[in-house]
Amino acid sequence: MGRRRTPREGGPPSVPGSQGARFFLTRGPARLKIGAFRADRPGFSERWTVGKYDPRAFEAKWRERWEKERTNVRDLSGAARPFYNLMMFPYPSAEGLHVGNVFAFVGSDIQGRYRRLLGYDVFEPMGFDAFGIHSENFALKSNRHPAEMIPKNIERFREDQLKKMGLMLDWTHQVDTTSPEYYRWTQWLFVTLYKNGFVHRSKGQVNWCPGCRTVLAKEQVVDDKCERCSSLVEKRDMEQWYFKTTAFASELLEALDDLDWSERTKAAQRRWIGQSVGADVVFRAEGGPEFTIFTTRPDTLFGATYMVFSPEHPLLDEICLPEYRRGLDAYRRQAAQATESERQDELREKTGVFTGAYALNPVNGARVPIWAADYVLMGYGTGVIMAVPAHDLRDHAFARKYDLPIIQVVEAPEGAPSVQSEAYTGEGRLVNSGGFDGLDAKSEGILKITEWLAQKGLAEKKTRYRLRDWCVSRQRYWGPPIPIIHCPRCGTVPVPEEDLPVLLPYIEDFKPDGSGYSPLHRHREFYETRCPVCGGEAHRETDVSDNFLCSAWYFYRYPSTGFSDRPFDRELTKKWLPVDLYVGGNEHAVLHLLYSRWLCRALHQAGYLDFAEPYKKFVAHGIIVKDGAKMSKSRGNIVNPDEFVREYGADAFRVYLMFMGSYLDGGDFRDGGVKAMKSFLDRLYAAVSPGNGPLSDSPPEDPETLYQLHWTIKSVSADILRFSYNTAIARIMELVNHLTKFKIRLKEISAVVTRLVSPFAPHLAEELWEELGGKGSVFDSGWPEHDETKIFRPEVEYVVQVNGKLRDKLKLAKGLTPDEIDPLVLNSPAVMKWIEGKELVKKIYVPDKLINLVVK
RNA sequence: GCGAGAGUGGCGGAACUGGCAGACGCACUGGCCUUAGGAGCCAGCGGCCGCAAGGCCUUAGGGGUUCGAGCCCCCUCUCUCGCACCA
Repeated sequence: MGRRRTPREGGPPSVPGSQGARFFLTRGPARLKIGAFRADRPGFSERWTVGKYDPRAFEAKWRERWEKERTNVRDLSGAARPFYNLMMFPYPSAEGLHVGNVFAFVGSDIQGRYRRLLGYDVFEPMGFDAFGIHSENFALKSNRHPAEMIPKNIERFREDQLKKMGLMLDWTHQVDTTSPEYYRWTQWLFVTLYKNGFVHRSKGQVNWCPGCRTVLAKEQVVDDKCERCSSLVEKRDMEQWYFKTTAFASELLEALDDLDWSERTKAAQRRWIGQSVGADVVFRAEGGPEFTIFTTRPDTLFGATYMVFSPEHPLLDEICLPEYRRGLDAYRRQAAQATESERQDELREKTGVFTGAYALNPVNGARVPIWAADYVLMGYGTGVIMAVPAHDLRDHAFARKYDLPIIQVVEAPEGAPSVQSEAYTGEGRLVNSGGFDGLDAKSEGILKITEWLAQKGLAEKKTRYRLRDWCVSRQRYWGPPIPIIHCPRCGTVPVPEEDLPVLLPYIEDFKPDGSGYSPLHRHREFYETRCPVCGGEAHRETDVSDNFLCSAWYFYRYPSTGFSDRPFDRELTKKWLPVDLYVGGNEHAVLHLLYSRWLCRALHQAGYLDFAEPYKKFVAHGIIVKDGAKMSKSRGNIVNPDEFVREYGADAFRVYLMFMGSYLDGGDFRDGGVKAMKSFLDRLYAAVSPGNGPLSDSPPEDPETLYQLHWTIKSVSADILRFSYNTAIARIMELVNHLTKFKIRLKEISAVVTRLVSPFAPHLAEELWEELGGKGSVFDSGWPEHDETKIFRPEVEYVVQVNGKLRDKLKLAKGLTPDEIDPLVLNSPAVMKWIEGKELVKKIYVPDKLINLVVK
């Protein structure tokens, strides 16, 4: 805050009222007047009555006018400076809009309104993410039908809540993912991806939620539990539809570098994609089949002293010796019962069984035992590893437990514990590694050993990812039916585009039964159909697609809602996308954002989009807590936005939400805060409204006021851009305090304040703008520009330190040289007191800012 | 366990590149106004000492770098959020 200068220190005089002019005085030798204020009427003690505004009197009026005059509707095809301001659309829950949603939307809306004032054509649409298990589960719980419940919820969200928050939303482009005109195109996407080879149907282990009675994507399993209903997720073998998210693993990873996203979100995506660079190496079971392992440390191959198969590995049946068979089967049963996190808990004691078989190490022919252990996962790599207990913590723990040999192949530094007692995972030179001894393990060994084996056809460089293909099948009712027909003769056939949408039938009995089939499966009129290829009897796919597919493309639809013959218009899409600014919750850092990035890439490759990344900038807002604690139903501390809006108006609520804390980190909601913001808006209104007394047409002249004004414009602009809304509001408060305190009532200033506050309190701003005689909407009036020369001050306040401690402050002319400053500083009594009789060792000058005298 | 972030008055929070710590607001205290005030206005408000001027201390704790550290470095503690046997 170093640049800020307020008249706080020094003046005004403490006994006000008698003088006709006020002087801002400073102390120190260069005592001079820097600003004067002429009071029209004498006396600070005179009561400064505050005119109040009643939000109920005009907030509704402005909302109606915005709607009637289509203030928030842009001509999308004619826009000269498009700015696509996107916020994550809500799921229209029965509980209504959550204060967290409002917080998110308002913060995004401020960006939109600010860009609008800067002259951009801002497109700010809203929609409803209304398909999905969350809606359906709620309907089941409350004994209602989602097809009846959801439209009501949407209506309430839109009419009673969203529209009352003063958001700059263009409702002529809203999207409802459950409407056939929307999900028709969701299905079109499925078909298009299918035709372009991005879809496959595979049998494999899936995450089954017994609560929701459906499979889940890996991303939807959190701590072994269903992210929706918290049931413990089970493993099942089922045939499901998958999207090949892995096809773009490396592209999705690399492109992150160039995205203007927070590092936090990028880091989450990087971790999720989980790149590992290493090699596949072929081993042979003695007297049995070959098998491939993946390792990131081929340099440690000479230290591989046993092999471990995942218990689920099919090759184990062939490899395991008959006399070990019983033990293996028992172990497999035991492993199957363990939950995923039990198995993946690295702290859990490792278990395993010997198969009786041996493998031959390709680097030296060593005979190493083959084990099965559940610390090796079937789902990653090849489901088999080489174990190097000397240099891997997990293998080490296992080797110790089962008394397997530990051979050191990387030299540990002097004094490191023996690899017999502790695995060494650091850098070092290779030892016990045949011809490779002496090479630096990681920088040279990995490459050399891989190349050597590659020449013999036994290894291959390989990069693997933790990312899995996206399982999109859901055995549920409330979603877009997957547009596939199973024909006994033609196989799986996509529904022809002209037959879309495959309508989700209204069925009373939509409860999932756990059979592994969607409830649609029970409805013959849906299930039975004809093959579009051969015309023979066939049946429909009865699974619906994952809700995340609906939300992976909604922002392409917004601009093109007017088109019924295409999902998104090529020209409009070119003009408006990628999204300029996307604001949303970080809880979607890996789910929604990754899926939509992938989909964008797939559509790009298939030729439907000209760009590969959907969002230029993503910003994650923070989370609101209440009185320091997380809001939850059980705590009973849920904030109901409606009550506050009703009592204090949307503007006060908006301003409070933005003021209570950092938008990016979240804030702590206190009930009293909204009222405080209402009273701030009252003061602001009183200070700048002509309804509260005449405003002068003359321009501001007092330098202090000019300084305040222009400094505020500059700060607020910068603060909005960096999402620092709380400080932006604080700056406006300071300006209003200044105007109030000195009873400055100038029309020009009122117009500036009105526009500065408009992104935060749009209704009030429109009202003031009208009172001030402004034409049209304040949002078309342009953002005020600051004049740097008004912020420039010929004098600055120097901080004078002695040995780093503040001893005096001097108001001095700018740009003085050390020689000019010295006498002023050294003659200051406050300074003399501290340097008298001491030796002056050093003088530090920070131009126009600070002098530090170092004495001994 | 690993990774990221954070720890500042009674409270929410400011402090942008190392340069006046505590902006702005809440709460609180005193005063004004008032029949009244859960309204409004004025003033005070980190701690300790002091009538005051002023001084000392203070950004979780300890150490370091620097003329100067809330900010940079090291250690410790606490909290939050991710990820958690991915070979």
